[in-house]
Amino acid sequence: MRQPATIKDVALRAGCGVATVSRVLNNTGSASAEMRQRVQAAADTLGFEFSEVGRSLQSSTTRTIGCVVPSLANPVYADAVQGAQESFHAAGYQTLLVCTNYDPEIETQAIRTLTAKQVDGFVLTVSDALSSEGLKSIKSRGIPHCLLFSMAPDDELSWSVDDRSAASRVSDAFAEGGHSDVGFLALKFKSSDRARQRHQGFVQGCSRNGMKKPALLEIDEDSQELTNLLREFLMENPTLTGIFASNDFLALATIRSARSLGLTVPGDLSIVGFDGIEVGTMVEPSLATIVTDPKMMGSGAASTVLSVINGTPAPILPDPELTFSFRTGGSLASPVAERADGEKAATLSPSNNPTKKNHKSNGRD
Amino acid sequence: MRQPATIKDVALRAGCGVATVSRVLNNTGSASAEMRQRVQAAADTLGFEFSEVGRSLQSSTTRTIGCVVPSLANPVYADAVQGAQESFHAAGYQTLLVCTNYDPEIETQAIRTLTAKQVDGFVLTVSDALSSEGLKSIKSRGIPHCLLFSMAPDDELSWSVDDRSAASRVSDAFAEGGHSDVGFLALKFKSSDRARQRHQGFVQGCSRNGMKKPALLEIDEDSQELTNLLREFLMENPTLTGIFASNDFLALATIRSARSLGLTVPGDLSIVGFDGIEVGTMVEPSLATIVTDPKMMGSGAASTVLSVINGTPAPILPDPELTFSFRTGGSLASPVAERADGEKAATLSPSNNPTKKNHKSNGRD
DNA sequence: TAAACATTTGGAAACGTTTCCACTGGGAGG
DNA sequence: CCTCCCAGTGGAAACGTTTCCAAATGTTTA
Repeated sequence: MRQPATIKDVALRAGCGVATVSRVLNNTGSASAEMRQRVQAAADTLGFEFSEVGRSLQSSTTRTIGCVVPSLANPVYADAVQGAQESFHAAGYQTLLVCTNYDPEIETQAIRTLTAKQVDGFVLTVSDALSSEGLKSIKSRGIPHCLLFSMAPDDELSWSVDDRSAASRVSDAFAEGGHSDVGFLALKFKSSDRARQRHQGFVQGCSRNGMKKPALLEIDEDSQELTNLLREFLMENPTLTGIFASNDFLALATIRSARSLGLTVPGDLSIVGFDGIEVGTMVEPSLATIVTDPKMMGSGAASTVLSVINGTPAPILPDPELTFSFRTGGSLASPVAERADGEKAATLSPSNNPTKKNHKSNGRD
Repeated sequence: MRQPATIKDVALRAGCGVATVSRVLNNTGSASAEMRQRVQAAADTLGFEFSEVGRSLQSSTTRTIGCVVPSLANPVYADAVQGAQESFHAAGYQTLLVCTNYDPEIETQAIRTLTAKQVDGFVLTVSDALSSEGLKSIKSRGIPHCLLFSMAPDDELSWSVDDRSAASRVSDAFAEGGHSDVGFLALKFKSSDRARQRHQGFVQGCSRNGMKKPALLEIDEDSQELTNLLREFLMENPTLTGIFASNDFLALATIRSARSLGLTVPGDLSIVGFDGIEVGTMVEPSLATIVTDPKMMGSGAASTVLSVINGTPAPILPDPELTFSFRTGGSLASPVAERADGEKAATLSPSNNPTKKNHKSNGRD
């Protein structure tokens, strides 16, 4: 059983032509009962399975979909991939996965390779939908595809959270809580247009709510130094009462850093996250955040691709406004009036609280 | 550019035979400078790319690896897959991903499909390495493979955490903390031999440390009822001072449930988890746990498969004892002497603390 | 100068399928 | 009895590569 049996072997053993074997085993075309019987027997004893490679060559279809995401370390993508994979699997498609690590280079190269492998479609989160080389080539070749969590140009299908509206909603929450001076914390923008969208939406929302324009703290790819940076940020913006972090991990890390600076959450500082990962409900205080449904997004994108492939009507994309909801949590409360003794500022003096080495945060956008 | 160009088109345009095109574009065999030039030009203007399908058929190699895991919702697997995918990618292999949802049925079927697709190798986490149909068929066909997080029979390569030793190490930690009566909490065993291994190791360790045999709380696949179950469990085992949860999510959920029962952690109950997910360090109190390195496991398994494929010496599997370490955390402390007024038992009376509806926990093993 | 050899090139087979087509027989309709 | 049709069957082409082999050309060696 070294070399797998081919259709020829079966034909030989059943004493018939390959065409007959193909017809019998695929239940296509006609065959006598006796012939069916013989072919089945031969196939069984040889342990024959069709080679998908041979099939693909002949049918120029691979029943395989390319799935390109930045990383699985972020549960948002992990869940989305899982959702997409399940939908594809249910439709008889396999999923070829590539993680780009937020590297446009890898993204382009991966798409090229997957194209050469003749995937029947793509689900992808690109770093920049407008400039992506890979996306261009997919389009020019007319390969069915759907974006996921990527801002779509008008001519593109996409399942994504309405980051701007969601971020705007966060500003409402701060406003309702009585905050008027809050900040925005994100990892380097260039790596993801998601963070950019959230920032823009947040700035607009704050303006609409008559709040101060939010100060921006942009941190490094894998900054070990969140606590230090946060201290500086708070010293530069001493009147800040809340921070919107561009994802939940960052939010949790911020809470930890704030605490190690001697601040209480939400007493001294309110924190709001983004994504709605489950652990957010398990911590004390629970994390106020935007909750999304990445798995649904993934399977939605998958369905869309499948419908393009099959030429069936595409599932209606979800109303952008319904792609998220706000979850209240203990990490957001009304700001306490600043004490006259300037206790908060004192807490932040550099001599205080020698910085502990922090674990690197793994959330990225 | 509807139909992608084939090698024939290039040959036609360059005015030569297909063999020449193949030689030039693959840089194999000889060709005159002028011919090289012409072929390149033709290929460029046609936007030609080799079809991997044609290649695979001819070379009976696909440069594709099947990767089978239970779920990506569990960050342990997500990280492992990421690690494996990266290693494969670096070696020029693509990764075909399937999530089985812990369903042996799907597992078997997925392996069959991937085999038909002629993957060059497998990395897989099976539900039961001894009985897995899929694994048997992989072995009988002689396809290179490596297990991941699955207990390996002697003849199998596997990268996995030494669950027994790790669980035993947890019992040491409890013992050092002065606990002698602790429990074990896991999701249904049948879904995963990981949980079983941990249980066995924990029982042995407790015995070795002269502790009571740990009571077992086995909960449902997606129990919404953790708080209720925990209450009952604690009432049945009133002298319990600590719980070892078979994964970190479960541990965090347990902390939440304990709190909603009016218990303090670690004051009334110490909790230890398993996996070492990062959020464990962000919560208050931080989670005492076994920390593992899933990404390394994934890339290790990938390297092993690659070496089997290439016939190069396999990387040495890590010393089982080094596959994990214990991380101390605030959730584990010495038990306080039980108060005379039986305050804890009173807290647990059914009338108290109407059960809040819990989110379902998504960790599985 | 003839023979041996190296380089460049193209034809064709092979890889494993599906599918078109043509070839059998046999039964029904005239 | 002759046609016609139909079910059952196998041969062969096609899908896109790589690679073996032979042909053709040019170049050295004796």
